[in-house]
Amino acid sequence: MDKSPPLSMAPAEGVPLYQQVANELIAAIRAGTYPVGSLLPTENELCDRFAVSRYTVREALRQLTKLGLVSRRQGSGTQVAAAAPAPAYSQSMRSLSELFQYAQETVYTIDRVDRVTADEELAFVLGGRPGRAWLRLEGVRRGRDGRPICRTLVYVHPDYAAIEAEVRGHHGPIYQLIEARCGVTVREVRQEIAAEPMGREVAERLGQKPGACALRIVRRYVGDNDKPVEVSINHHPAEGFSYTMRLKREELG
Amino acid sequence: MDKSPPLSMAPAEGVPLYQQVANELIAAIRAGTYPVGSLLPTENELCDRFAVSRYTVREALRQLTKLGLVSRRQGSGTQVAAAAPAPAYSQSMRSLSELFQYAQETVYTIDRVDRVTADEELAFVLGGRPGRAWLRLEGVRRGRDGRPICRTLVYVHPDYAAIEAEVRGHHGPIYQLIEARCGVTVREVRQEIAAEPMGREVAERLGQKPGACALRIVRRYVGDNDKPVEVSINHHPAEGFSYTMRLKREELG
DNA sequence: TCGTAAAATATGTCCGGACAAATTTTCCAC
DNA sequence: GTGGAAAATTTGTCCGGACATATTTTACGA
Repeated sequence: MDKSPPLSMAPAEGVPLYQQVANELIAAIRAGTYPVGSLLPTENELCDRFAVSRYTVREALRQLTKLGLVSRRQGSGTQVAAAAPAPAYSQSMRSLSELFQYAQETVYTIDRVDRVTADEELAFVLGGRPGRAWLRLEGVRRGRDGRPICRTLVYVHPDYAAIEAEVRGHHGPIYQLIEARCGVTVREVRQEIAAEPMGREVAERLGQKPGACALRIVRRYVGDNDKPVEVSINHHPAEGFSYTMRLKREELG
Repeated sequence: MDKSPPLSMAPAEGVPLYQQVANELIAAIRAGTYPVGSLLPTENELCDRFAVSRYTVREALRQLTKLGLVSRRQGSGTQVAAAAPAPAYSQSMRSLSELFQYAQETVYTIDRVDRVTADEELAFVLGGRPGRAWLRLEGVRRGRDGRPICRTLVYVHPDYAAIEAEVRGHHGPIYQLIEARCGVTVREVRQEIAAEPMGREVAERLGQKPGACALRIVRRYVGDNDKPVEVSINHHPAEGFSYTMRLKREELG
């Protein structure tokens, strides 16, 4: 039952002990010695096995926890959660405002605010139930030269429609107004990007011809338990607008 | 110079000491007591001030480090890196293959492999110098029904063009072949999404009419020191293809 | 055999100490 | 005044120990 040989200090000059212990444990997990779901040896067992202090073992296990390989429970033990380290590439942003990607100052004008009862089709798009009355905001965003760069339709979940009185005076993203006024936290945003020829109404708003190419971005803001909070449907003229993102590789450790 | 009063144990029953110390330090940073760029008191000073052990101070500072509020340097001290916690929303993926977003089995056919010398304009697009010969791969990806869903142009940096002999036999993403054969690590991917009417050649490959709407996705894979590794230019017909992403809110602590 | 309480086990918190390594400050010579 | 070496300082690693808390196992009684 000796699953890991005692640590040899020689081959890893300058590498902290805890990292060496961690490396050995990672290798053992990867090799299947400790399958996903099983328990690692206890801290005390690892102390004996590697001839190191409990502090060192705990630091090593902290590394493994950080990598998402194990989960630790007081009184229970250290369970293998995954056989390989956590996600490799990621994109982060400090605020969802960075989603909007307007390179310059823009002006947003709300053209219409009303309530719309969702039929089957719209309810499907919005992720709600048919028959409910969503708050709807229609507007256009313009660049400094006054050219329209985005036509938006924002739908606010019926439970949060009380923000209606404030939307015209609000200058930030709608989801933030909902968060502030209704005590909601947007847990996730799902964004869908596609190209499509413009319908007549959109074309008209953007000063384009019907059938011209548009980039359509649908954003669904959801709160706890995947409850829809807001859905915005945005159309950008193809010319002069593109959506960029950067994914960086996460370094291990 | 007493910037934080000694810790009072009473008001935070059940909260570990180190978390209480961390909370106080976070509050002080937020309040501007320690501006971004300045040094926090030393570990020993914090031990005296909070009347706790060095272990407890270090655990507290580990919390702050984890939040991205401070950076620590042996011999130097603990510097305030930010006044507010780290990025709030993120998207992660285990592999860049998840970027490709083909919902079903697809078949990729390479139609042409050649070398193209980049002129000023192409060099700008590719992020390299004019005059160099990039390896170019042109192909079409089809769904199970044989309908073309993506026309791709892949440009491989001249330094890695040696993969040419293997590309036709390779069934995964090109960047992975480059990584495996040339000892390169893709550090970041920059992706740019836009809508545009199809040119004649693209339309032909996708079985569409010139001028039909397409979603264009340009991906730039870069390695160390921002060196370009691969650039792929993909055109999808508007109909039936959309690009989705999910951003999740990161919980603090 | 089942349920409950007690005991044992395993991780979490916290203390004190020592030595190592990296950085900053001080001191001295030119 | 400047440069280099030595000393001091600050964080990083590692040890040992103790107590607390959460979970699991064992023992006992009905």
